[in-house]
Amino acid sequence: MMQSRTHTCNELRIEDAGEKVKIVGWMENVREVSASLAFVVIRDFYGTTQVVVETEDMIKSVREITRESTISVEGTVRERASKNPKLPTGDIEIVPEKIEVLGRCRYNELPFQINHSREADETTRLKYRYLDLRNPEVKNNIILRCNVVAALRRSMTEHGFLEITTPILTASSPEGARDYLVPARNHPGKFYALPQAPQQFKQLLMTSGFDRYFQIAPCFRDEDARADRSPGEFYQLDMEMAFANQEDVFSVLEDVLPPIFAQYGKYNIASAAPFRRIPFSDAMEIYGSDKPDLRIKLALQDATVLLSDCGFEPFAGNTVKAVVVPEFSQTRKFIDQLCADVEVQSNVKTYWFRLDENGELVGGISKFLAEKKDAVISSLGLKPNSFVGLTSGKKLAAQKSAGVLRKMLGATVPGLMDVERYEFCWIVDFPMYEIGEESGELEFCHNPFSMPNGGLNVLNKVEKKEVDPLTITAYQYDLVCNGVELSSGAVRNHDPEIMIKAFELVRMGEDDVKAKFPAMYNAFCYGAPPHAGIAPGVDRMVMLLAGEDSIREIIPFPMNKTAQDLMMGAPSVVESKQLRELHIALVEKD
RNA sequence: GGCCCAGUAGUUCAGUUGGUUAGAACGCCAGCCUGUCACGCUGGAGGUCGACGGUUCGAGCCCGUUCUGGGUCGCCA
Repeated sequence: MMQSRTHTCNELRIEDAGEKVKIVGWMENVREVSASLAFVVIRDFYGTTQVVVETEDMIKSVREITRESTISVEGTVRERASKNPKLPTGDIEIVPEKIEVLGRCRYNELPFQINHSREADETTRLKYRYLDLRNPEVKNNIILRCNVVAALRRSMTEHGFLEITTPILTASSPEGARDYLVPARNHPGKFYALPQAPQQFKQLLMTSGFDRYFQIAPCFRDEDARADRSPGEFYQLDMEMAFANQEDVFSVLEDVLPPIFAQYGKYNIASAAPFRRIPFSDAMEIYGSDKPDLRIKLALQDATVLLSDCGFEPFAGNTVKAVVVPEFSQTRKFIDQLCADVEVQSNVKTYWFRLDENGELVGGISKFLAEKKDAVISSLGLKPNSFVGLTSGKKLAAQKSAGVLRKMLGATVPGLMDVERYEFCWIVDFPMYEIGEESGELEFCHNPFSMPNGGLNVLNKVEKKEVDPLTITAYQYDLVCNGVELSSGAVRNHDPEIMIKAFELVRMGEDDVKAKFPAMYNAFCYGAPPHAGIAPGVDRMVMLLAGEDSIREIIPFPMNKTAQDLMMGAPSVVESKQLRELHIALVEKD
């Protein structure tokens, strides 16, 4: 008896002519050329191979087989009379002695054509994801993901990191995103939570003496989805280093990531280490974003002094930011659409004017600038045919909306962006505190466990009113690539005293720290190493490498926007017996 | 929760100012075709125009409500 197969569908070459072989796979297509000549294309994970059928009887039996059934073909390899140079197996075909159906496809019509599944409605694709994944284009993204994850593991291990798994059932954490809760059968009224990140566990590992930790960690957050953010669950390359500072963390990722981007990326140009470090305040001032796309060759200019008193009402008393595009040749219709799109995304109105080819200020708000013409031209560095987009408002709103304008110009005006490359940067020196929009009081800006720049000393000075808390920065950093926030990290606050002081500034104290993060607080009281870490998002990284715009393209079994698995039917109702065991009673929604 | 876009054949889409029996491509079925490879040719089947209500002599098209999906803002320490 023969093996289940002797070759894959991407293995046979001209040298194999004459061999007796057996191949297996899905019957992708049948091309009937005449009553006594037909070609069958068989596809497996590795590729496709052509089978030539030359007898009327066998053609009849092939006709009975529905497409996408799995079949086995035993026969002899033969050189093709007409070769196909586009296929690796295009020089040969198999002359079958026996074709056997292994798994019959019960349907003549599929929900979509396999090789065109990417064009199908996404709901249908997700419901029939197992068919969607038969499409090599779809499957290749999953293979890419496997390769990237394997490369990350290899590289992290080579850098001396240990992969340690941390619990999936753990305690709810009081801050951050909404938790996924799991009822505890043995503890009525109590719940586990799925981890939003292994944050506390990895810091505890540092306290335990593990010097370098990493994990391809599943993280769970019950928040709404975006194109680049899957609902529910996602993976991070979570890492932490003991006795390490910000630069130590940077140098590891600057070592690990570029070779992986070079090898697996769609674009083969990636910024070399060291990546640019851009302080948060500069990023907001120059790019209007804390995740700037450095491929766009535009920078914001501050036009507050120049324009706030020009007589144009919306500018009065506000910050004004300008984006100048030289050699601008787009139409008025384009400009109107651009301004409308920016307003939709940022909720801030966008204004504009141009310097025409004769050196006159024209269009948009130009009539308000007539008196200042020379100052406007020299201050903004305008040349004939320059376009100037403007936003105004409170400083942050003006910056952010100008950032949206910059991004949109880069994406839509030809020549402003070198798309086919990976541009990394570190955003550093995030503010430690901010004034909360709702509370109007001082709050943590990001992670309360980041080490403030200046340590205990600077926090004490806030108490003595010598330092404005809003000017304190944290050792907190983001890794950004092509406008995508790949990861967030920090040098952690490992000193209980500084921790309590940091919390006191936001009207909390020792009791709050102990109550909210008991394990970490207690552990740090037994001698903790200074430590730092980061957690790049695996899904987003693969998305960038694959050049995909939707995160669902690089996840094997993605959920839809509303966190449903349409294939498995999750979430689903459960039996009342299960609920009783878990001490759960359902209530009517009011 | 707010805003924007979409929903017409199995799939992707077109459908003019509201006017005869709602079209095309691919797929499916039948027939023809001796070297196809996105095979080709001929014919055929296939529709609750997301749902409900309204305007009108007449609605795929206009109005209202609603459902579903996607994008986005909020949210994501």
